[in-house]
Amino acid sequence: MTDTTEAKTTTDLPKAYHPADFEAAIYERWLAADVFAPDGEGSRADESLPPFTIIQPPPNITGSLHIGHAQRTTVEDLMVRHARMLGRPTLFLPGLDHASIAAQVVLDRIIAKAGESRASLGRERYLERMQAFVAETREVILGQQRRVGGSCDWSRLRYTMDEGSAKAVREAFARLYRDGLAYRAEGLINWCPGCRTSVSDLEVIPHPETGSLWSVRYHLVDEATGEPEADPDAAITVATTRPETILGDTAVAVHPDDERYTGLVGRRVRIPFVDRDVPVIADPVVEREFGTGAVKITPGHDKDDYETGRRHGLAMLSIFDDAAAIANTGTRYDGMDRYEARQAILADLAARGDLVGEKPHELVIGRCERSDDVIEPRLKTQWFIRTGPLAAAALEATRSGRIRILPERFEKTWEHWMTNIRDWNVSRQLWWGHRIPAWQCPDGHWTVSAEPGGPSACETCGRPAAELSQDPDIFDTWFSSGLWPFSTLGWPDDTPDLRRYYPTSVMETGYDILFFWVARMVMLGIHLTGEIPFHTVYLSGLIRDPYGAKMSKTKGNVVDPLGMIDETGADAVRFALVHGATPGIDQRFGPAKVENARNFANKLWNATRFVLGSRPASIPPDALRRSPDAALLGPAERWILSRAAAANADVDRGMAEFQFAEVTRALYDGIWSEFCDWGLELAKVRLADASLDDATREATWWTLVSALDTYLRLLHPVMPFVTEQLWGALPHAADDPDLLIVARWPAAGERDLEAEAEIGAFVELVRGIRNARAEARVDAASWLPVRLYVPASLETSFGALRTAIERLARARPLETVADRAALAADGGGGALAVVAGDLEALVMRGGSAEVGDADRARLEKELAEAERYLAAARARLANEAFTSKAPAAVVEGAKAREAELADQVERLKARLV
RNA sequence: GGGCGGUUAGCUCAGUUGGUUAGAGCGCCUCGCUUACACCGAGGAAGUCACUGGUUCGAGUCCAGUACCGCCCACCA
Repeated sequence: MTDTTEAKTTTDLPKAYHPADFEAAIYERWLAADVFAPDGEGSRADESLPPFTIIQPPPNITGSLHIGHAQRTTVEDLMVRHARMLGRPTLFLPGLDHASIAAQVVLDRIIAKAGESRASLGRERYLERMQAFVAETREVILGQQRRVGGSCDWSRLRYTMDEGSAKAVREAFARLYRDGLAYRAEGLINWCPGCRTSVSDLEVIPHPETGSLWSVRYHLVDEATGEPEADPDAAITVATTRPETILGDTAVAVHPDDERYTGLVGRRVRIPFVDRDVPVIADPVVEREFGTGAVKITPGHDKDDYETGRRHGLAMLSIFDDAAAIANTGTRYDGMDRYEARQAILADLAARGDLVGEKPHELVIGRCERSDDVIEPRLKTQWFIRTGPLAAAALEATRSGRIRILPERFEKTWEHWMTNIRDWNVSRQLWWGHRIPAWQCPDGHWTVSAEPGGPSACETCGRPAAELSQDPDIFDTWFSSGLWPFSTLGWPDDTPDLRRYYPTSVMETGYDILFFWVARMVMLGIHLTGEIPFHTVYLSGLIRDPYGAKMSKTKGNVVDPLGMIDETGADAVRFALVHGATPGIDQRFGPAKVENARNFANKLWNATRFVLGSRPASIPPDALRRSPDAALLGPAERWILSRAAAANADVDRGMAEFQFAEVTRALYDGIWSEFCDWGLELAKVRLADASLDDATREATWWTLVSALDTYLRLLHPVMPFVTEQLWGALPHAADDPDLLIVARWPAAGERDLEAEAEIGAFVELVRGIRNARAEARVDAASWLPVRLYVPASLETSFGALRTAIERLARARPLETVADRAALAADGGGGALAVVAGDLEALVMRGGSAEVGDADRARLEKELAEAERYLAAARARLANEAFTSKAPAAVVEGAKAREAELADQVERLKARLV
């Protein structure tokens, strides 16, 4: 019997799935074949199709990547691979971000260990150290991207500090300046005393903390003498959380309708220590119920006071230096740190008897995102980007639907932020970054120039270049990032890449940088290029640790993707990251999910090994893949192909809707629960059936190959390595390329609903029999005789499946009976009754004289359940409102359901007699 | 102070436009080394879909409100 069914027993595949053995080699093959670049030799792109472009969000070159980056890369890469398989010219452009402030914070820490500092090294040597540092991290990061499997076009790798970016930055700023959208002005900016630079509003992180609210008495000035009133009680008491800013006070404000103070508005009070007389003003921002109802105004060091000061034309004083120590007040506090000064001032106020009270107070303190220092609002002359017109255009883009944000709910936060946006301070007093291309002449005129060498003369007074000096400041790192989608394609030059790949297709990133980055790209992109930078913004959720905590290096809960990849393979990590992810919603991530994904890859590996090993000897090993002969297919084969088509359709839908978790779910279930659990098990019997002719067995085998081929193609975007490896061992069709990565995406075939219904019925039968046996404690290995009633509608397919059913249900001999009555008549004894849809069976246990208690309990449970559902179905149908109002199809379905349940109840009752 | 998200099995999460009996992975229980796979196979237990009310023939799904958790934005010093 083995002559005709002799199968190839060895395959090219090792027995065990060891991703570490082949992943690196696969990546090398892709590189060698030049398939990543859209214009690469092996790309097989169909130039008539629209290009698909993803410009990768450039990771910071501050160190190594974490699992969140791996998720980013995976999601981008799966979209890219899908598009590539569709034949679209596909560009996945990788890059790196110089991360100005973040990089400086990291480098500062590193050099501090060697006893060095920014100041000790000086600008030039510091920047040399930085170059050396990023040269190292750059290689680490790029290596990680490859391990994850990113199919990036490495020939187009870009860096936000490369010459192309530098040119784009200069040009962008010059144009914004020319268009009146960049201006230099004094404003209240956020100063980080640790980083010694200004930072944007977004980089200030509010921290709720418990502080104190002090009450301080300011004495009224006697306008006649110009000295404080003799009566020490002739005073106004203000409430403050920051006594040290008293030195910068230029007014006291009360609410205009506050009767307690109406008589004092217009009077002056003397500020302690600096002996400055300032007015009492009325302004509705003051909350009468808060504190004493009177508030000291420090326009130079408080955001609210700054606005108040502008409304009232108050003087604005700066009392801190770069380190946030008191300076230029002419008091003994000069040189003291702000908190030291606070204590000294409080003590001195108390000594004077002007410290009236102190109580604990909950307040929100802004801290630096990078260094955690308390941010000091401070007056400084800086460059700003006028965001009003830019934001208006950005809003138009999302409102009109030209740019789509996913998940959609983020459009609301986008709206809110864009409509309340403030001008963007882009000056940074840092060293690592793009120098602002602005020059000042000795007369104070500014000239902005996009020329690499700077302007030739002051554009206002014509002084020569030699007399001009460049602004020492650099740009906010997000300024160069904001140009990323087009600076990477060659802008400001009119390059072929820019024309072909811009606007880009999808911008995938974390929702946490929607404002930092996405907003700026949209605003700058529309203004500078006249086009939107991308059509779709896809916002991923953040990866958290298994306990829901945000991963951070300081917490030590950062997952290193390489460690995980070493253990389970890149495919498993990728699959796990995609499988558990819902767009815009954070995901907890731990080893359990990766192990599950690894098991799935292992399953696929072994299924493929089985298929390869079961090739009928009549098919030569090097045969080209061909479709199975439809005329020779049995119900199982038709079912296998139909289910692959169903998975194909599900995957297509998931891809189209950016529901990538749905894609993995469809493939996991399709491959494991359907193809492996039933498809292969049913096929085994036919493949081994010596009574069948070669052509029939070949058709079965080609069915398996065909379905597997489809599944591997569909799975490739998520699990590129193992699918490439397995696909390489499968027979290829004549027009297939060597590599799966550039093979064509499958077109979902027709479903065969008849076959699906037939196999569904027999699957239910097998499950019923297995369940009955297990509940009755039948030895799992034993074969028991089964009598089966098959309705006429299933007779044909039963003929084809008989042997498989025997095997799967361990039913031997399997004997059919003419009608149900015959089955009933044979009942009794120790037989186990099974009612499965229209099929009904009796498992003969032999020997036992009565139905066992366990078996009786099983049937009773089934009956009770069926009766419950039947009652519910009848109740629904008895409801006149339901039958008259529900759609006809739903009512029909309910009627059919009722009939089915009624029949089932009848038959179960018969079994229990 | 606004806005958003979450609340579904012991744990982590799906659940598309409201429509038969709410699913998966992990974990748990019982069997099984049946010639692809023990990283496996077969069977099983387990959920008042946070709570209250409403709309509807019908609600995990829509509406209103409540509670708790989390996030974003915000000029009560």
